[in-house]
Amino acid sequence: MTAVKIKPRLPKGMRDFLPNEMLKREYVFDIVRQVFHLYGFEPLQTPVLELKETLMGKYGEDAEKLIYHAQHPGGKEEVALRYDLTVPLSRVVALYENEIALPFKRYQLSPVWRAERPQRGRYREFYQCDADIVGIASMSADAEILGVVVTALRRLGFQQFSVKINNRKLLTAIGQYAGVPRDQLGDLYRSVDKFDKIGADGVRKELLERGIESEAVARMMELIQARQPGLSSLDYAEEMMGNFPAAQEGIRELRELAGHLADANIPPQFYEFDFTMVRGLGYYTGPIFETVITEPNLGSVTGGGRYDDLVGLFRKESLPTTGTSLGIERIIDLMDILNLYPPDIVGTVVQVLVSVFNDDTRRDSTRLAAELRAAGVNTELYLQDKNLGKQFNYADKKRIPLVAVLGPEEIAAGAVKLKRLNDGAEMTVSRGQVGAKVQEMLG
RNA sequence: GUGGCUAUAGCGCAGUUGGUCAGCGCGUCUGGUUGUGGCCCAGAAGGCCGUGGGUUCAAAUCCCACUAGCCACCCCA
Repeated sequence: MTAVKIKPRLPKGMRDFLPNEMLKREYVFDIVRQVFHLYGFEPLQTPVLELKETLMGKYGEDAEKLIYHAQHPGGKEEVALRYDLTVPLSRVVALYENEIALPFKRYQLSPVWRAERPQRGRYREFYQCDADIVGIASMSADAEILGVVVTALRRLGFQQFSVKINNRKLLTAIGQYAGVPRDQLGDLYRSVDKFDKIGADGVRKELLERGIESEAVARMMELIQARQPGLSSLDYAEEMMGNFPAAQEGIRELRELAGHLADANIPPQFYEFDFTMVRGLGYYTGPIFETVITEPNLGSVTGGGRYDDLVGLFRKESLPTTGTSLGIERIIDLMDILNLYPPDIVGTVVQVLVSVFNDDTRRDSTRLAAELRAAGVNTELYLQDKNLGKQFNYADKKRIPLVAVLGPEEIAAGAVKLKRLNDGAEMTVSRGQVGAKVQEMLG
C-alpha cells in the first residue's frame, strides 16, 4: 500500500446524492411520474450515449459546444452524451415508426449532460422529466402538456407560479413588424427575453446598443410594452400585426390553445400569454412554454414547446410534436427553500428499529425483525453491540419513529415493548399482534 | 467562454496594522445514567490555516501562480 491517497473528488458540476437527499428526490420523481400517468403518458428509456450524428445540428451553434463527447481508446463509433431528451425521442419515433401507435405519448425521467459552468440551480449532470405527444398537430395536445405542467407543480405544493406561453410564429411576426433584418433577429429575441429582468428601458437600451435601428426599436417597444392580462393581449397583437400571415397563424393557435385550457379547467391564474418569452433551442416551431417561479428566482423550472420539424430530420416525413421538460433539479432546490416536503419523508425509510438487549437476546430480536418484515414493516435490526441508550440515540438521530425493546422481561412474557420517539409513548404488546400495533402507533 | 468574490477542525465561522492566532459554535466521542433517546453537566479527540512559490528576523495574515467553490454575464432545466 502506498501512503499517498487519492483525494476524493467529483468532476465539476456533478453530484452525489446521499440517502437523505435521495428520499427527497424520489418523492419529487414519484409525484411527477404519477401526474404523467394521470394524463396517460407512458415511460421510455433511451441510452445515455447517442451517436454524434444524432445530436449534432439540432440545438444551435452555442448549445452544441456544450455537448460532452465520450470516446474510448480505439472506439470506432463517434458517440456523445445526450444533451436533452427531446432529440433522442425524435430518433426513437423515426426508428420505430412501424411499432409506435400515434399519438405517441411518452415520458422520460433521465439525466442529461451539458458542459456549462456550474452555478446555483445549474449543474453539468442533471435530470430532466420530459412529457411529449408525437403525432398531433392540434392545440389540444399542447393543452394537455400544459395541464401536466400545472398539475405537477401544484401537486408538489407550489402555490404561485405562471406558465408563460408564446409562439415562435408570433416572434417571427414581431421581427417582421418591427422591420428587423434577419441576421439581427437573434439579438432582438435575446434582448426581448430579458424584459422581466431588465424592464422596458433596459430592453430598449440593449436593442440600441446591439445596433438595431431606432425606428425598429420604437415599433418593437410599442408592441411588447402592451402586455395585457388574459386574452386581451391576443386581441392587441392581432390588431397590431394582423396583416402578417405568421402573426395570424400564431394568434389563431394561441386562441385555440386558450380554448382547450379553459375546457380542461386549468385555472387561469397559472398561465399567461407573454410575447416577450423566448426559448433558445433551435427546434421550436409553434407554441412555446416556460414556467418561472419568481420567489426565489432560480431560472425557469419548466420549458417546452412545439417542434413539428424535428422528427423530419430522421425520416422522410416529419410528425407534429409538442412537449415539455420539467427541470427537476431546480424544482428540488425550490422545494427545499420553500419547505414543500411533507414532514414524514425526511430522515429514513425505516419505521421500526429492533433493539438488541444483550448477546443472549440477539436471536430473539432477529426473529422479531423477521416477523415485522413479514408483516410489511420497514425494519432495521440493530447490528452493533451497544447498550440500549446508544441504540435509542441511534434511532433518534436517524429519525426512526419507533423502537422495539425485547429484553428478558418481554421475552418471558411473549411480548414486545414499543416506544414512539416523538412523544415517548410506550406500549407493551404481544408478539402475535406486533405488526398491527406498529401500524397503529405509526398512525 | 468573460468578469468579480471566497478558501482556517466533519459543518458554519472568528482571527484587528505581519509578532501566544491555532480559536468559537454546532456536530463527533467518553463519562455522569450498565432496561430507554432528545435537555443539562464534565471531559476528550480533531487543522501543514486549499496547493505551490515569493517577500520578511518572523506569514493564516502581504505578493504571485495554480486548483476548487460561489456570484454575475452568456446560455439554459
